[in-house]
Amino acid sequence: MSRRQYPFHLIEPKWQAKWEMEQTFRAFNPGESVPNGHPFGTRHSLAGKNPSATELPPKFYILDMFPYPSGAGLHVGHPEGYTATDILSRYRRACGCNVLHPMGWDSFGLPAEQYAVKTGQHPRKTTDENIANFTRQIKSLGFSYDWSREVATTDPEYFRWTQWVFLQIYNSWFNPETNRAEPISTVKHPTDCDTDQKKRAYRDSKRLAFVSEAPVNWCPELGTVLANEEVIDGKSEVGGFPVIRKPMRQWMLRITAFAERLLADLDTIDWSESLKEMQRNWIGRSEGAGVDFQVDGHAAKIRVFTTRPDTLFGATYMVLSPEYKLVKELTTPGQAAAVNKYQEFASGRSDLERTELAKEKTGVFTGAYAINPVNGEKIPIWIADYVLASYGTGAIMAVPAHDTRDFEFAQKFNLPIVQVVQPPDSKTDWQGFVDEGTSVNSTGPEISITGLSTTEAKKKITAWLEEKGLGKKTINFKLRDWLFSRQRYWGEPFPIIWKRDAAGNLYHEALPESTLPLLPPALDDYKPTADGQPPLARATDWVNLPDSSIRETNTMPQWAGSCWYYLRYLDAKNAQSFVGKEAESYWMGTSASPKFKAQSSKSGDIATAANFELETLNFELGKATPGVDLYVGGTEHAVLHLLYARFWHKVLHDLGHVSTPEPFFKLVNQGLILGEDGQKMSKSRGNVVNPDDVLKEFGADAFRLYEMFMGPLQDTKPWNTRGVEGVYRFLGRVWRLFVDEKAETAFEQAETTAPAPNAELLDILVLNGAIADVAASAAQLKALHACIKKVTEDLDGMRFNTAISAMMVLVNEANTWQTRPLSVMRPFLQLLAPFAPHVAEELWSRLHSTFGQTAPSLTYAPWPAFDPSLLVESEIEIPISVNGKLRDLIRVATDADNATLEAAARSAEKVKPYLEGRTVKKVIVVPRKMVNIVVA
RNA sequence: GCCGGUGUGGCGAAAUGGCAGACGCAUUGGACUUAAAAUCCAAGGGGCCUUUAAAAGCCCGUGCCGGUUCGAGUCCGGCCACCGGCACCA
Repeated sequence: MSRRQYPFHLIEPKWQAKWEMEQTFRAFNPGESVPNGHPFGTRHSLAGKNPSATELPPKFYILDMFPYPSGAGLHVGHPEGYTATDILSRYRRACGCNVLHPMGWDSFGLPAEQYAVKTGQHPRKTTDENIANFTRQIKSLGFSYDWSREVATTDPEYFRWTQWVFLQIYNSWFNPETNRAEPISTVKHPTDCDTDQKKRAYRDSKRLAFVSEAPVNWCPELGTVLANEEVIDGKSEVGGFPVIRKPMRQWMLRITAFAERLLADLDTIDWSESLKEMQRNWIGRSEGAGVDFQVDGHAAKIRVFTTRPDTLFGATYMVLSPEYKLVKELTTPGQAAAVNKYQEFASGRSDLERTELAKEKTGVFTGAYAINPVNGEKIPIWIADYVLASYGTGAIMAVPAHDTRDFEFAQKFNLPIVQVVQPPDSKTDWQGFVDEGTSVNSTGPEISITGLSTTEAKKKITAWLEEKGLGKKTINFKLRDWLFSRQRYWGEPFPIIWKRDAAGNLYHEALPESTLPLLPPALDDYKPTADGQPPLARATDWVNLPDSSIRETNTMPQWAGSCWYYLRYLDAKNAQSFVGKEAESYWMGTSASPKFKAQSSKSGDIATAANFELETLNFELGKATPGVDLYVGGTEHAVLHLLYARFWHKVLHDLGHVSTPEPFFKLVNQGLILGEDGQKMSKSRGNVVNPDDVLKEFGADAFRLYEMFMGPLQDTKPWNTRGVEGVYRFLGRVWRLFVDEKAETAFEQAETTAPAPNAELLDILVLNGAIADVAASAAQLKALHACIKKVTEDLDGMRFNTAISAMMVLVNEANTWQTRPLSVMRPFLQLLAPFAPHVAEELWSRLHSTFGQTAPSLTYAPWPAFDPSLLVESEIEIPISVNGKLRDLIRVATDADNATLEAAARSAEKVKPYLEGRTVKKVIVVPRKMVNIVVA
């Protein structure tokens, strides 16, 4: 494809400059002044005013997941979601919403720091350069972001508030009685907390941000600990380096306290089922019973968690995790050496080894025995690393007959296997049968559940355990507390200092809010110290304070900044607060503006633009959209970012800082874009498509259009350059519908001789003579209104690909028209505008100047309405089938009744032969659709 | 192993239970051109029958098997394949 279809290289920069100068896409907060001449003010009669929340039109908050500005720049996957949200933003503006559509940078992160370690260049410099490049690329695509709200997580004015939010969490606890986060000051100390030190220790143990000395995922290669979520198959998610378990003092956030709410509230939000499932699995709620086992000859009891209390009679041994507290105490002298050795072996094993060697069970007998509470039998106590210290109580009762893992273990170590569940199908082997069935061999001196179904048995035995004080119904979660500290330089420092009390014990204290932001110190060397201290520990001047207290040297993980950025956008410049109350309640709240309510109560029979607008908004209002109305991003954040952000939001909600319990009302995952070879794009495969190259050859409008035309947004689909050419040709056809061919030739000649690209040359172009301010024919109106209907409905349903095909249909038809009425071509440009805004703006302005008008703002021009009456056909073609097989097509009046249709069908030329000599058993007539004749 | 999703032309894909394949790509033919590019027009799931050729006609066809229905790509049951997630969570 050598010839340029239309001068996008002049048009696109021209309109991008215009939008930037005019601040076309600026969203106005309640109370903000709407400048005279701003098209938003003109559209909504708010020019020169300071509208309150109730005077502003209804809000629509449409958000992209902000990117990490990597050195590699954008790939074609980024703009897929961005294009979809941009189209919807422009559509919503046209519909009359106050649209908030911001962009920013998740700019803390490892690559800049690793580069700093290698070269000594400050990560801020790398980060700023990458942000500049990303900004250039994103702006070249013509997205309608309100850049006045841009944020970067690395900006001290931003992370000042990240630190502030951390302090909110730090200064809170979870009150189980109210099921909410509350200020730490409301904690009631137990009576034995009689000293200040004890009170402080108690308070600190309750905080939502707390310090824990637990084994953590340590990655030697990265020199940092990682959250469970960041470890994949025993390797670091970033870089794929081995991860080992190591006990360290770390900051944790008590996300587990919110597990139940994080799970339950999934039902209140409009996310894909698969995404919700991923979160549900991650939270991993399971119901069962905690059961106490007495240890033979000891005072100690061991509590286990089981989801199958009905199999208690089949518990033939018990397993503790190697790290279990009582192991040492219980182990008999004869087994001490073996147990010790095993504990060492297990602690040295990385998660990777644990996973890879999972098939082969290992373990050691402690020499101790427990008493099975249901039948008083002595069962051996083992330790094995297939039992995890961090789940449940770190101890299990083993029921080898009905648990796959226990079965394997029992077989390997020759432990007894006793059947206690009978499978419903008698042919099924009971050994290793883990599903529900009927209890057998389950009768003890005090309790029997033999003969009961699994469900009944569970109920009965749990009740018995509770009554005897031997156990109780328990709910467990897979979700662990969030390991929140990292040994890195390029992250938010904790606003925390450490002091010693009179007894010499270390304790932590928050810095006052007024001292924020706490900036990281300058360093020459960004590596962790040799003894494993974080890089910040190198800055001794910074670490050691005059009063001999010392600073926390860990930094926050990258997720911290992305946990609340969508709130900062609401009021990005606020220096007093992380977000202003009024801005928060307007953009995140659910209350519709009274102005809107007044409007929507008006009635109207004729479908006008204004009426249509109200209908769409009514529809939206009916769905109540608390929080972000639409959030679009990749699936890779299904359990990390999206779970953490929900957690922070709930804390902020409990503390009264935000209006809604959930941050993101509707969420859509865009699908992956594969390379042209159908493989995942990657540098090593050499199949990466760079948007810059595509833009240079085809322009931003074609690029945007192609990304949407490829297929449904949510689907994974391969890139195809030929496909770009196809939509590019479509834009060329649109161009030629509007532009005079001779003038275009002249323009092209002028262009080839021009020394540099010159947008003024566009003035050579004149409008195509076929465009005239004349009445449109019925067929033309019908074509237009069918297109309006389809595009509008498809935009509401986010079916961008079919909306584009509808516009192609219209353009193909318009190509055959001798005259192209203004009243058809003008609304068409409005339909095209969200998809291909640059070319639409250019043609829109030409259309108006040619017909002697000042062009109103295309961005804020009311979305065209379709008139259903124009779509009504007087005659339609309907299929006639005999015995379900299509035999003929007949033309009938649209409103033909059943009798007429049946008669017409029976006498249809190609139907008759099938009816001859047969009896008609039945005739199904669906008016306006089809007729089916059933014959014997 | 568990959970979720997807299977439709050569390719990307469309189809409130009612004409399968809209729209686009690639392909083929034609117009324009000295020629090419670009553009415009047209053809197009597979098979059979007949024919100089075409049209018309008939049969088959939405991963596989079965069911519901006058009618199934669409709904139900059972399989298969691929993609994504989780995975010793008791």
